[in-house]
Amino acid sequence: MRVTLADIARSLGVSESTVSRALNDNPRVSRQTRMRVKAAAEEMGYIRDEIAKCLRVRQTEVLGFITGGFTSSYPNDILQGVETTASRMGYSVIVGTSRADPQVERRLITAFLGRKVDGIVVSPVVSDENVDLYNWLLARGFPIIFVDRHLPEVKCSYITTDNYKGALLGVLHLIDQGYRRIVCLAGTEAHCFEVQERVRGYTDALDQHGLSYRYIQGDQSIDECPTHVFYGYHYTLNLLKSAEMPDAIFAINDEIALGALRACVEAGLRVPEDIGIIGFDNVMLDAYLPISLSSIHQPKSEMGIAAANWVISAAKGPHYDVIEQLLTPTLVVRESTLRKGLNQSR
Amino acid sequence: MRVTLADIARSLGVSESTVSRALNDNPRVSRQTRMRVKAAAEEMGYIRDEIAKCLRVRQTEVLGFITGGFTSSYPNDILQGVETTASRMGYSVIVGTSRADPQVERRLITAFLGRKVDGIVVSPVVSDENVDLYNWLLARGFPIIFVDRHLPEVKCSYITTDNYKGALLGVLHLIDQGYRRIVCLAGTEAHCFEVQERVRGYTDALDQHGLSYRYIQGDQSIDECPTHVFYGYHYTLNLLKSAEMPDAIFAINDEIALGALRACVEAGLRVPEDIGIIGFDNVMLDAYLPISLSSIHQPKSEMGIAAANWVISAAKGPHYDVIEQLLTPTLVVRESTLRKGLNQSR
DNA sequence: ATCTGCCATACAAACGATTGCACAATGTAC
DNA sequence: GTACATTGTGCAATCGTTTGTATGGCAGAT
Repeated sequence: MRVTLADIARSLGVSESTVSRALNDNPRVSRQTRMRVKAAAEEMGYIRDEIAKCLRVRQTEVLGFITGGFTSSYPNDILQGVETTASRMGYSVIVGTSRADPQVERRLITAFLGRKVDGIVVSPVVSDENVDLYNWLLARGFPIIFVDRHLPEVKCSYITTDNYKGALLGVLHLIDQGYRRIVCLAGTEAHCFEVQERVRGYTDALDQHGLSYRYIQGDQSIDECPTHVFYGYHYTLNLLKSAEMPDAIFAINDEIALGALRACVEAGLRVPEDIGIIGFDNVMLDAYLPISLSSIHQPKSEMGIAAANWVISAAKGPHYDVIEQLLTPTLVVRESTLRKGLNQSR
Repeated sequence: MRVTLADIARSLGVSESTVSRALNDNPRVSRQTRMRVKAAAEEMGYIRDEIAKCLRVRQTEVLGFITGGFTSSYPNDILQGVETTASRMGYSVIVGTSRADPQVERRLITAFLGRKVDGIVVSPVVSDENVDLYNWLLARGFPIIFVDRHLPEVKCSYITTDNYKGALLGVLHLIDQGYRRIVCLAGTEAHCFEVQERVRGYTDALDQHGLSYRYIQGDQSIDECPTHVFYGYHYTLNLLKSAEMPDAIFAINDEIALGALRACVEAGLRVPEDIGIIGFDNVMLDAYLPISLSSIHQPKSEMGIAAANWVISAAKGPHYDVIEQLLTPTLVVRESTLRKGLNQSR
């Protein structure tokens, strides 16, 4: 059915090993037969069976990528970075979504191990349930790297943004714009280390100016809470009904910010005059919203690129170094927070 | 290093074949030894080597998924559908992005074939360059299915939305809302069959009411044109400067619609009073924009689910039927087109 | 006691590539 | 003419499973 080495060997009257060597440019076979073999392979439509190869050489040249889901833009930007670099290096990417469930995450990892991926890039579920699994992998020297967030209990390589700095930058900007009653809208993953870093940046910024905190984190009361954006919308509506009206919102990510923005508009507030809103991530759409959204830029595809590069070189070398890389966030000021002139906003 | 069948066999004093059969619940091995084997496997941390298995049984239980890129929300929703059903059926998904380049698409497909995927779900590049490749695959009975769009020259299974009907619905709605000078903003892929279907829906709707067309399609003049959203923004700005102002925009997808919306707002137009805008796809964010965006809903994840199901059953069975499935779009009316009361908008 | 059937298990051959080693052919130096 | 490199090629083992066929033991029927 499919063309194999044996087919080529037979049609040329040479041995399989010669064909194999020829196709791999092994200098032990003469330039002449190398040419002949390659021509025949091309003509017969030979495609190497990577499965068989892998069984022998124990390298699949496949990477695993695990994230919570593909419905929001942020993880996809990371995936894009992973896929393009992997592809450039001759690797393929096999994906899985954990849906924030540690059990699913564990299943995916073992499935990937069974498929013998050379390494895994994972945005881990925030839970201590798989800590032992991760440590087990690390103990065996299996290449694995966290992106976007990490688990402090696991001494694993990771690449994230400097979330503290980003939050500080954003909230100082709000203060600079004259906002004083600044609420922090954390999502449902408030126990995540990276979220806490952002909250720390938020509180530090307020402390520097003697302002008081107001921190709203998700509970599970909204049963059908399907998305971050709905979450931001819902909580902001409640917030605006409360006694002490905020004059600015620092949202833990852009989806929440979008929901918040929508809620404010619906409530008849003017943005940024009555209320300022800033998000986190700087997803592509922010710039094109009818009221463009200020945000903290995270280098998302760079994150994916760096992670893929690390995993691939870790998979190739006999040993690897654990890295803990913090990418630098930048403030992107747009309409949703700019109520003074741009010149003052620095 | 890694636990294999042989390790388990040795530790239990039975043969590899018995272990293999026991783990696969083969009734030819006694219930008792089956238990013993499973317990030992569990305890030793055995993970089956799917690579080796595949070499023998010629089924990887891996699906390939190819799309243009992961940067816009629409393909990711499809991927989400593919991944979840694949995962539920015990399959994994290996992904690739063609970046709208037929060469890259071809490379990805051959890479996937080399990895011996059981089938491929692809949103094809609009080009006749790979038609022969697709036909070659089909002639061999390889399971492959197009999603979102298809190539009329290739008699391959596909699942798309009824784009004609969707466009008709949307434009009739605009007319119903009193808009008369309706422009169609097609993207850069105007030669795509599915886009043409939408354009046909647009012209038919106008014909029904004796209105005249105005159809703007992308050229390559914007060198750095990076995204659909920028494209929509840019072309709408030009449009608004032109002699005959439109009073409504039918955008070929939601990203273009968002860019158009932004441009209108910047130009100081009121939406929907001065100008109406409707998109296509109904991505999640539409509902939460500061001016929420009317759109034609496409069942995106259903598309992925159906495609994955088809491919998997095609891969399992000895033969398969070619299907041509059109999902039903629905009109979702929101603020961006609603200038009469909702009751009249049906 | 022998034959038959059945059950549980073992043996061995695949699957398609890679690769260490052996070997044949050729050329070169003495 | 013999010994010895050198070069190109082939043989065969190997990776970890699955699976068709064979085998050994045991029970029941004759």
